[in-house]
Amino acid sequence: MQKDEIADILKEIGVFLELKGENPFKTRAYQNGARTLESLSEPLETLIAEERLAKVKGIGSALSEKITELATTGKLAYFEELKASIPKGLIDILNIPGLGPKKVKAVYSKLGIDTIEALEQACNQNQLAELPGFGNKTEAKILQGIEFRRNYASHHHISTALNLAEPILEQLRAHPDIIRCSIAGSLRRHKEIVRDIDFLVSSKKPELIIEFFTGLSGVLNISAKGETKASVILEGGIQADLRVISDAEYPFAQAYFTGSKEHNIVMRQRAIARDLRLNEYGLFKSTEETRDPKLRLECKTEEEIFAALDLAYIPPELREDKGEFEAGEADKIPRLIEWTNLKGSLHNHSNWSDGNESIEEIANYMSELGCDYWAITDHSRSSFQANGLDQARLRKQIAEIARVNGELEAEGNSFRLLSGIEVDILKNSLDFDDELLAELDVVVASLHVAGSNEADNTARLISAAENPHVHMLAHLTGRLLLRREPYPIDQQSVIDACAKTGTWLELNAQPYRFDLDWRLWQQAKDKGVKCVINPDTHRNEDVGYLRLGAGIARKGWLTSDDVINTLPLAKLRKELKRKRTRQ
DNA sequence: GCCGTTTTCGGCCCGACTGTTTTCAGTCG
Repeated sequence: MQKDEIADILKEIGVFLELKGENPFKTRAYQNGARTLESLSEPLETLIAEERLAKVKGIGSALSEKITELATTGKLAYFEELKASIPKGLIDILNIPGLGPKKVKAVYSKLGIDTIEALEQACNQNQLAELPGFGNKTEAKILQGIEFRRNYASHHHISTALNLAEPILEQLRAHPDIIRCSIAGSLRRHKEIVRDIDFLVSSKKPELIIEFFTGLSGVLNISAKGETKASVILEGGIQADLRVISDAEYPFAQAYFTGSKEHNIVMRQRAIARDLRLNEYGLFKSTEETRDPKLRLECKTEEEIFAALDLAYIPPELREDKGEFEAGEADKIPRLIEWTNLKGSLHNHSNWSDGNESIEEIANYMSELGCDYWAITDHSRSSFQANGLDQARLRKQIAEIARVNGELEAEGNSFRLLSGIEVDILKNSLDFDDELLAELDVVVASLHVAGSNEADNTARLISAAENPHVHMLAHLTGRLLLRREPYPIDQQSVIDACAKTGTWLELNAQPYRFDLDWRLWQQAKDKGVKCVINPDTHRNEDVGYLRLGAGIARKGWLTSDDVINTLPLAKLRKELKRKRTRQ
């Protein structure tokens, strides 16, 4: 078994032990052990073979034995027994916001509740409020959490959907009987949350394609299978639909199935205004419902359909009926940012806080990938849970970054690391004083612990923006898509404050954040606020989030000029100095 | 469970916030 899988099991053991009410330090020892394992600088096999595993700081004799058992046999008796002793439903319950191990343990041991359903019933009957430490508000909060989960049970992050859809699209592309194929629906429009995956194919042999699609290896279940249409359930319970049409119909079907519904309504209205009729089969010279090919206008691509309706091409991301028609008529659709325009990232973590790799490993990886620069912005001291850096460690880190940059320079490599911090916005101040912040290349400020008072939260963010050393505010609302609501924040006021102070706003590219929301970017842009697309990496492969973040930026109508980290290093450095020197 | 030692047990353990308390426990980042 590989070390990352082993680390996941250690973390799971930690969770189980918490539920059992074990000594919290023991629980933490498993979490620490998992983290240590993930960021080992030597191969695990070597450490095991040379019997040096127990000498690694954070791994003692007990963890060493368990890790060795997992690495060599792929199993761990202790883990299996532990897992069997805990009802599966308790883990689900633990995922409800506001319920931690202590409370879960209390409802289980005192009321025998081990499923979400039983929990909901107990809340509705006010049984929970009877327990010590519980009250009416706790019950209401739990019910709200259950409702939230239920509403989003069939919703998925775009990253999940793309990871499933792209390999399938590749296989469709390679099929000899497929002429054209594409993803459609909300996934093509790059919505942050999707309900299903839509595929569209043109072919002369639809029945063969339907067979091929329903027989793909990732298909768990076939829910519908007709002559030109099939629906299947993929891993993770996500539904995928396939439509097969003729190649002449393809562009019309592509436009129709990409949506959005609101966008399509306006498109059809535009057709009617021109004595035409638009549906998924074509654009027809008729005002009657028809599929007659003789009446169909010849359009080989979506571009030609838009042109027939006197519109410039509208990229899928903009098809939300949020201004694209006015822009399309005036030929003012902006040239949207491409993810390949991005030159680096300004918000990332290393193993000095809660990241996975060393500073040197990050530099090598990002440099080889072709980035120009990469900022190391670990957590500050108040983010204790994330091993945040205090003043002394931060100064050491600045020196380490300078050392690595020195080596890069000696090698003639133009890639550079930037020193930085993700500084916590505390209640009445930032986690570090200005003197220290001034020593860093990049300062990212984040609200990690927000209150329930909108005015207070907003004031904290605005005061961070007013600090001349703070370059940008990160993940503004703290939302976790499908998991947690945003903190109450007056985003308009914060955007205004950023505009006034020259502070940038992050578009956090983690697929469960995408924060600031794409719906607000046009407004931020109009006020002159610049965007920074940051993957907030905790491990090197998270760099892939840049592409997803750029997709969300496109949805927010942003161009390369609106995004700071499209700048090459020299220009970026100038911009980083700008706020600190302005009046 | 790990660490470190005046070497086998005691310390590890931030800080804000909420909701339940009437002085604090649980949760979260």
